Amino acid sequence: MAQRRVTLAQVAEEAGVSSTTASFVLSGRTDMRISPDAQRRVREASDRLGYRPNLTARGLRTKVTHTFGLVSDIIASSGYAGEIIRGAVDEAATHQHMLFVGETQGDADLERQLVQELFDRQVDGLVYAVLGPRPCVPPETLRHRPAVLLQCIADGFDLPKVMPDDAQAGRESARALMVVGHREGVYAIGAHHRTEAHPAGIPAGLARMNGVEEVMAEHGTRLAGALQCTWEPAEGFAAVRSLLDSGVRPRALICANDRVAMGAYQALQEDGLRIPEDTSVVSVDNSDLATWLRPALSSVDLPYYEMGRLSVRLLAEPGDANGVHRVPMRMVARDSVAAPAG
Amino acid sequence: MAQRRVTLAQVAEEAGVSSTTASFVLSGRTDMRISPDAQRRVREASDRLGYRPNLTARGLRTKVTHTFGLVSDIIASSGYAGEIIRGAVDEAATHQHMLFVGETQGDADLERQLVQELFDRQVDGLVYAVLGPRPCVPPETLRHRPAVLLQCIADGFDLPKVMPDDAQAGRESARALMVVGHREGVYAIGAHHRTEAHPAGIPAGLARMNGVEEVMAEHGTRLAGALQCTWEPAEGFAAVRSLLDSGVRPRALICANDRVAMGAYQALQEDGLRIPEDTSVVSVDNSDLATWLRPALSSVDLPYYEMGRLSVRLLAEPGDANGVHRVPMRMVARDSVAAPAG
DNA sequence: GGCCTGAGCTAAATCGAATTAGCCTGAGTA
DNA sequence: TACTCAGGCTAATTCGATTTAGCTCAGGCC
Repeated sequence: MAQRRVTLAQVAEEAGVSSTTASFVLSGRTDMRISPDAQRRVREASDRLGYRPNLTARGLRTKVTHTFGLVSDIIASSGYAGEIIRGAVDEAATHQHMLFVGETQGDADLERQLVQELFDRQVDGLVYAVLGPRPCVPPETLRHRPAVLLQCIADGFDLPKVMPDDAQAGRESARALMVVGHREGVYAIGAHHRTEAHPAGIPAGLARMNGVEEVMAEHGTRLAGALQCTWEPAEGFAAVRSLLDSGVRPRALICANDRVAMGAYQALQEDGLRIPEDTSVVSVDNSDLATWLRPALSSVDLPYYEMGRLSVRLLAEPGDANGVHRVPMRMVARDSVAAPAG
Repeated sequence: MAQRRVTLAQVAEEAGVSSTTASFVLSGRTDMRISPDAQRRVREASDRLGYRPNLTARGLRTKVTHTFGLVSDIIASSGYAGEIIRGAVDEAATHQHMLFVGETQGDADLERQLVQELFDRQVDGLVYAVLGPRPCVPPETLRHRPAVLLQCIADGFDLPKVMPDDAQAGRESARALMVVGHREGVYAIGAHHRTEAHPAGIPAGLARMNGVEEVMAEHGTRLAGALQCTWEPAEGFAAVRSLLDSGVRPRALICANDRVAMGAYQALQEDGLRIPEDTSVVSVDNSDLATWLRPALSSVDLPYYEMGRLSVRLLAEPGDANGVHRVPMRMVARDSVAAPAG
């Protein structure tokens, strides 16, 4: 199958020098004096034979493998969070690294094992990521190794942490409505995500609602109501449905994400309410869905790609990066917001 | 930072044996006779010291790294195709392998380089994947190495190839309509994807339409029309819009994918047509979108996860696997299909 | 002539495992 | 007694690079 690989020793022989010399020439080290003639011979031999260094051997000797790992619970599987992987892969590539990807589906044992495995493979660093911002307990191994936590709230760990700036997302959502004049009849759909599974709400929900309330207070007003539900289309639909059924005609909806907004659209359109003339809608995610809806949905960008990138950058250029790095979340304005009628 | 790793030699010393003996015990080889007592001592020493083998060193010696690579153009970034990665990662894990993931955004040079890099890292095999089924030219290196092509139509390459069974998808779509009695007014939306960029259509479109026509012919009927457009919501909307504007009231739509179906929903609902009472809709993708739409969309499953899995399985268990492996595409029935009224 | 210096290069060690080729001991056998 | 043999183990090599330590030779200087 695979024809025998050419080794450095063969290149050296072909060039008529020692493998030491060949190594110095090919790794471009200038602190050793090699004659131009020898350099040329080595390079020519290398090209002629099609030499490629065995990175496994190099890694063994240098203890640097030019390799990072990304361990997550359910990133790849979850729609656009795959962008995290793409960001991480891209940034790794710019640093001449390859990326190992592992997923655990939340299984803690598997997780510990995976992290261990990656370090057994001598990765130079490891990103430990979870799908959404939430408290979690990374394997202890990470304490003593180069690692970055992504969306993972873990107080005891003195590592760089990358988080989306959810409070800003809330502020941007509210601000988009405030600037066009909305003050009354503004409802949050999904809100803190206070559900059976999360009676106190989820971190992203809490932070965003803080941001919303802060900006509305600045404008001398407040939410007309906050409907709690999971952040899926059917529940968004049901929440808005109940609002409409109780006789409320909301002037604006701040939806927890694009999926909730999709449900909201369905309910509003079912009752013949026009977006944005009758009801403005803003949301968070800036997923493709936002562009697919009619009218296109104004939505705060959830910077998965950027978070993946930043995480790997913090591995590649460590510096003094411990602590929380918040990645900005900006409103992407489309066609679902208008000034309140009347 | 990282405390010094324990080596096999240290375990051996702690156990009072040679590293050869330790190696035999820990790798569980039985062809060498080691006394039960020595075995116990080695194991205890290993546990006590927390020994973990250096897989880089092992890989150098054995030339087997327990590592696969996945190179693609734009998998991770593209919504649910990320499932390919998850399937590949999962299957790799069941074979005790880790997966390198690389993306090239379609840049051929980068691609060649990436493939080369992966083999420099001594991967045991490589999946070369593209987003949708299409003709493509893998790097030559793949000819002489363990590799699998995923959705990649490349005649000259004598490798295992994994493809979705698009013809079956077409058959399943049509069949879902035929069995409830549709014969007239059935339109394909998106169809072959004959657009400026692809005047002859795209492979998936051609195969699916063949399947559709085959089944309809079996039932003594044919499509009332096939509207060509790219497979995005806005174009699906426009296509159905034009149909409606020309006075046609379609009884059933066979949509190229869930996004097109979403556009179709929008157009139908805009005109007050009820799904499925007035118009049935079927589609392909079985993405989350299908469950989010109201009514939930009957859609043929696009088995990304399974394709990722199978690709890696073909690397892990080579056998005589060259040639095309078609992964089944099955209808997932939901609420968007009903018998034609009247 | 002897000594020093630096340019140019190489031998050998090293990384941490797996593996090959034996070595030693005591029991069994002729 | 001498010789085999098997059980139990180890020394040394190997994988393919990097890196340390040091060698050789020519030229310059006193």
